[in-house]
Amino acid sequence: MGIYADKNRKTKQLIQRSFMQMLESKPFESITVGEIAKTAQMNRGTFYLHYTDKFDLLEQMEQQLFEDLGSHIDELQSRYSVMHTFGEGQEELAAALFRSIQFHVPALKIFLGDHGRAGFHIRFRDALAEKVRSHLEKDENFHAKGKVPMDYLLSFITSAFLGLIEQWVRNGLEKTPEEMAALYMNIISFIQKR
Amino acid sequence: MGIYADKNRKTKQLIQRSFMQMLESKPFESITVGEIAKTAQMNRGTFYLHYTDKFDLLEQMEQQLFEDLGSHIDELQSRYSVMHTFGEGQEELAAALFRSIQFHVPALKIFLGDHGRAGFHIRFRDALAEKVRSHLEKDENFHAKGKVPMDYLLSFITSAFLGLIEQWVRNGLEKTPEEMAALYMNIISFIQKR
DNA sequence: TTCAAAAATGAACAACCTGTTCATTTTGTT
DNA sequence: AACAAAATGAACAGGTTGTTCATTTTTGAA
Repeated sequence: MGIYADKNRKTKQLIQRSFMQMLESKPFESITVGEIAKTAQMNRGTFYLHYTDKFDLLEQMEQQLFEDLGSHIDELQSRYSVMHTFGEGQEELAAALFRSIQFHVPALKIFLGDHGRAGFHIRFRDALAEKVRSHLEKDENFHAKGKVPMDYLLSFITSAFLGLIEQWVRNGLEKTPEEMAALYMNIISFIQKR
Repeated sequence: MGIYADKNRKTKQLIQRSFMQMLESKPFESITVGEIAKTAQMNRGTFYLHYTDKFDLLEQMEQQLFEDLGSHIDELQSRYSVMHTFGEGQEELAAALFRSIQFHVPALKIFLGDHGRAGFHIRFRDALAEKVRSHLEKDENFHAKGKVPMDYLLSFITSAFLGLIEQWVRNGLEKTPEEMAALYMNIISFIQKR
C-alpha cells in the first residue's frame, strides 16, 4: 500500500461526494451504506474497503473539516498576532475568519443542520475555542482582566460567533464576509449600549 | 379512549424514563425499539401502541421540553416586563432563567450532547429566540438602536447564552444559577472593556 | 508488454431491526 | 360480572448490516 494511494484517494473522494450529495436531501440516520454505494455507482463491499461504518465516514469528514479550517485559522493568527485581541484589527481579523469559513460552507450547512450528526456544533465549537484560547493567551492585556473563568468565556464567545455563522448560512450567505465582520462589530457595540 | 388516559400516560412515562436512561450511556442512533421495550420490561408491540417511531418518541419529548421551558419563560417575562432589556433587573432575570433551566438539565444534558438528535441546539435556540424577540420588542429603547438585523442579533445573543448553559452543564452544574447570572454579567462587561 | 499486487466486484451468509398483524390474555372501569 | 381498552407473544416479510470468498478489473513497475 502507498503506491495505490491515488486510486484510494479518488475512491474515497467519490464516496464522500456522493455522501454529501445525499445529505442535502435526507438525514444521516436514514442513509444506508447500500444507498451510498448505489449513488457512487460502486459495489457495497467497496465502501467497506475504505470505511468501517457510515459513522466512520462522517467522522473522517468532520476531522478533515476541522483540520482544514484549523490550519486556515492558524495562518490568520500568525498574521494578526501583533494586534491585541480587542484592538484595532479585530474587524479585519473577523472578516478574514468569515472568509475562510465561507469556503467550507457547503459542508457546514449540512453538519450544523439536522441532517448531520448530533453534537457536531459542540465538537466544532471546541475546535474553534482551542484556537481562540491560544490567541487570547498571547494577549498580555487579557490576564489583567481576570474575574471570568476561561472555559465559560470561551464557550460564550465561540458560541456567539458560531450563532452568527449559522444565521449567515441559514440566510443563504446573502452578506459578504466583510459585511458579516461589520455586523459582528455592530452587535458588540450594541450590547455595550445597555 | 380518554377513560384510560391515566394508564396510557403511565406507560408513556415508563417508556420515556427508560429511553432517557439509555440515552445516558448510548447514542440515539444505536438505540433500538426492542431495547427500549426490554428496558421498560414491556412487549415491543406495546411501544408501537404509543409511538410510531423512536423518532416520534424523541420528537414528543423535545416538544414537551420546549413547552415546559417556554411557559416558565413566559411567566418570567410577564414578571420582569417592567424593566428594560439591558436595564437594572437584567441580572435578576438571568438568574431566574438559569434557575428554570436548571430544572430541565437532565434532559438538556442528553439532548444537547452527542447522544441526542442532530440539530437539537438549533431547534432549542429558535424556541428561545422567539421568546427573546417578543421580550425585546416590548423594550421601546430597542428600536432606536437599530443598525443590527434582528435575526442576527437574536442568533448571537441566544447562541451565546446557550453556550454558557452548555458549559455549565458540562461542568456538572458546579455553580448556582445566581453565580451563573453574575458570570454572565461579568462576561458582558468584559467584552465592553476592549 | 507483461505481470504481480492492489482494488473492485458480485454473490452469498447469518444476524439483526423494523413495522405490522392477529389471536389471546391482562387490566381497568362501570 | 361484563365490557372495553391495553398489553402480550408470536409470527411475518422486507430491509440493513458487516463479513467472506472466488473472480475480475485496474494499476504501477520491471
